[in-house]
Amino acid sequence: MQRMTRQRAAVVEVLADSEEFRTAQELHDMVRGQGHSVGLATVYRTMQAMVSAGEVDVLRNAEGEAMYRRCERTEHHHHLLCRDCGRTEEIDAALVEQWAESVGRAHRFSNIEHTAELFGTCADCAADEDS
Amino acid sequence: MQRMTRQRAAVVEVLADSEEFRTAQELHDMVRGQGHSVGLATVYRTMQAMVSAGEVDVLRNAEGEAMYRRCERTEHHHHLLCRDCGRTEEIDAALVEQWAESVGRAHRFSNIEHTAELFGTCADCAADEDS
DNA sequence: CGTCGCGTTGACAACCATTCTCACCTTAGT
DNA sequence: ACTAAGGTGAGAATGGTTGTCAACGCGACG
Repeated sequence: MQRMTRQRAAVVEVLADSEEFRTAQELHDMVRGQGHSVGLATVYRTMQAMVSAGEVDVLRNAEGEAMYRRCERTEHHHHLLCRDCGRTEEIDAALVEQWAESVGRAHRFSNIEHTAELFGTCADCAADEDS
Repeated sequence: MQRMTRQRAAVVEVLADSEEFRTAQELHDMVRGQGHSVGLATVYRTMQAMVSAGEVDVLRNAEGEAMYRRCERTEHHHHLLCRDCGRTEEIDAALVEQWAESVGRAHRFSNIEHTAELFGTCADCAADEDS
């Protein structure tokens, strides 16, 4: 049974308000910034639960830290992140899915999974750099 | 200046003999298993150097640990890993490169980088599971 | 409403990959 | 060989993440 606790509600709310991928530590800070008191371990536990429930996406940044984000669409999709401001665009890429499948088949691998993320500099940040 | 030391040679050799992606710790064990004495920190340092020299590929496994591998081709490419035996196939995917570029352009992101790895069960391991 | 069972929590320790420190060692150029 | 500068190792430090366990609080049920 999954209970709705004060802490979980606080974490979910912060996550819902955030457009971008956040580390567990950032979420923790944000929750505390809103006056709630929530333990770091609880943030991690909540994220694990939501990830395995498919309600949240995880990805690892270049340093290997886990980052979480509540996505609009629940189906499988990919992301395009701005490496400066963290802005995130969701991308569905039937092309990549097909590619993964066909490459797997060509090498006689079964049960194919894949990761694919894009990183770049968004138009706004590129403009800022010029100035 | 880059010097060739006993330790570095040992690490490079082990890496050359290995077809699969290995964590720094695994490489360390393998080197010591061959009778050489090399510090773990040195393995990490050597890997960093080789990665930034483009001689070695890194990727992060699901747990976020860095894994290293010496690849045949030096150009940018992707991998298909067997999640059971670790076997690795190199894949060049012009398709994915184009996809990354065009998606980036469509969202007006510049300086696009991407990650894309495939995981599956190879034919041999699939056969083993049946038995 | 009150009780009770069990999922949940939090403070803190434990873990573990990775990096840093720093005194000592080795390579490479001459 | 001589020496400067890069390289090394043991261990400590770092930092993200997970485990521990007693105390807590949802919510089902009466």
